[in-house]
Amino acid sequence: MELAEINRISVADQVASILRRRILDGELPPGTALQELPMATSLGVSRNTVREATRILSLEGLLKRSAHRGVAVAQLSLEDVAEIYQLRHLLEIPAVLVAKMEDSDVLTEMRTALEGYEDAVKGLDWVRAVRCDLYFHTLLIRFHRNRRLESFYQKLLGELRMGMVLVDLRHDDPGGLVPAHRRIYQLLTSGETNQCATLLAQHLRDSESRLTVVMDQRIARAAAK
Amino acid sequence: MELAEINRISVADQVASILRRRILDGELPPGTALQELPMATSLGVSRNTVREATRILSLEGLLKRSAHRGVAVAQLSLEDVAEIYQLRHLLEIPAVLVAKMEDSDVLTEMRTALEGYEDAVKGLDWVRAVRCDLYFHTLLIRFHRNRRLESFYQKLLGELRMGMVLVDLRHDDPGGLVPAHRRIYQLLTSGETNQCATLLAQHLRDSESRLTVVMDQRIARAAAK
DNA sequence: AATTTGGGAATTGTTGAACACTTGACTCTC
DNA sequence: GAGAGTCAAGTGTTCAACAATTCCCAAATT
Repeated sequence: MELAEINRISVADQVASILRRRILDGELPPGTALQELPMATSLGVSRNTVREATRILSLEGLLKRSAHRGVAVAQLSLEDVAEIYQLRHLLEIPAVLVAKMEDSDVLTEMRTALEGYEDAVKGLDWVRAVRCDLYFHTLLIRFHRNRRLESFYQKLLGELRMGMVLVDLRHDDPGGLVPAHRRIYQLLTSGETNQCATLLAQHLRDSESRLTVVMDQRIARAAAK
Repeated sequence: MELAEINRISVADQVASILRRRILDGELPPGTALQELPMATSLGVSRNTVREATRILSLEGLLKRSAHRGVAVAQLSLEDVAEIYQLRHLLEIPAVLVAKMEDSDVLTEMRTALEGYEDAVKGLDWVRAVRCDLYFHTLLIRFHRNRRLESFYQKLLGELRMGMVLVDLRHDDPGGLVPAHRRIYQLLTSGETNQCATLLAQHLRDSESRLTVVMDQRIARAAAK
């Protein structure tokens, strides 16, 4: 009895997934305007379906829609970044503090995420690197064992990722954060949660300042011309 | 130059608001099945618009949609309640810990929420009482000064409220939580945040157990017949 | 009698076309 | 040039149709 894998996902959700991937991979950079009719024809679906998809993504914060003016890929401001990192502190630190060595399911998945990160950096695949980096952090959140929190967090990191992929491509060294991840993982496996928390806090501050610096440059450059 | 108040909200959003209110006020109890065509005609809008509205509400967690089976008002399980209260602890406690006496804007609004709560209890208006109760708590979250957190929290409490309105109507005394609120407010105005945090934690545990007990009864009663 | 097996009805998922309204750019005037 | 009028393009919304799926019920099977 094959019970699954059949195309049980609505077309609108599939369209949303396609767009989400394109946005998160930097294929559609922030600010890109999206028109309904062209998208509909190019994807081979109706305009209504595209509208449903954009509705989904705008509720996720990836698209911004203004009435009668269409939708565009959301653009992360510095305030947004500050807000998101504030939440990362608020949520990730307690996560590692409640982490137990018995959570081996999470730990093993963290190991693969870590290895994926290292591979991506070696292969200069920044998109994948960012994805693995952030996936590692969603795994931290999993220690809370709370589905609602996890999906909220994924949404947050989605917004962040959108801002990161383009930024990190040229101006920064995304591999610089690998050692911190490895150390965090080690401390978790050995159960030294307190030490892990302080390291994580520092890592988050570091990560935030890297992003902020690059965004500042970008904004200054945009204002110059 | 009157610049505002014009009907700048899309019909779909308006429909979503109407449904949201009906759900949160208990007018549409959990489990209620909603059909597209009847809603569309009764609201005087098209089926497509109703679909957009239900899409919004299902992403908010108030409606549950299953493919080809329609949408229904979501039903809170005991696991859901546990999950939501876990998050309330995680978010509200740090909120009062970072609260400053300078946050007078929040504090004054808390005062009005508190008075509204007391009024509602006096007038036996449970729907309003629950609304004021939860509004008081969203104000606590405001100490974080984080819009994303605030909207996430509102979503959480929306789910909770849906479960509360019906439950509290007969089986419990919703006014019993008023004194705790008053005390929390007092401790905040006097800046005794640590003491406030412990009281709040206790209040949350109390609130959760009240809801859980009533839901348990309800489930047992449902299983009996 | 209980269970399976086919139909339909009813409802949702999706499409395509239509029309009203808003916006932004363009032109035209002064 | 600055402002008013014009117009194409695009979104918001509706409507009507059809495909796909589920649900219910009766007939057939065991």
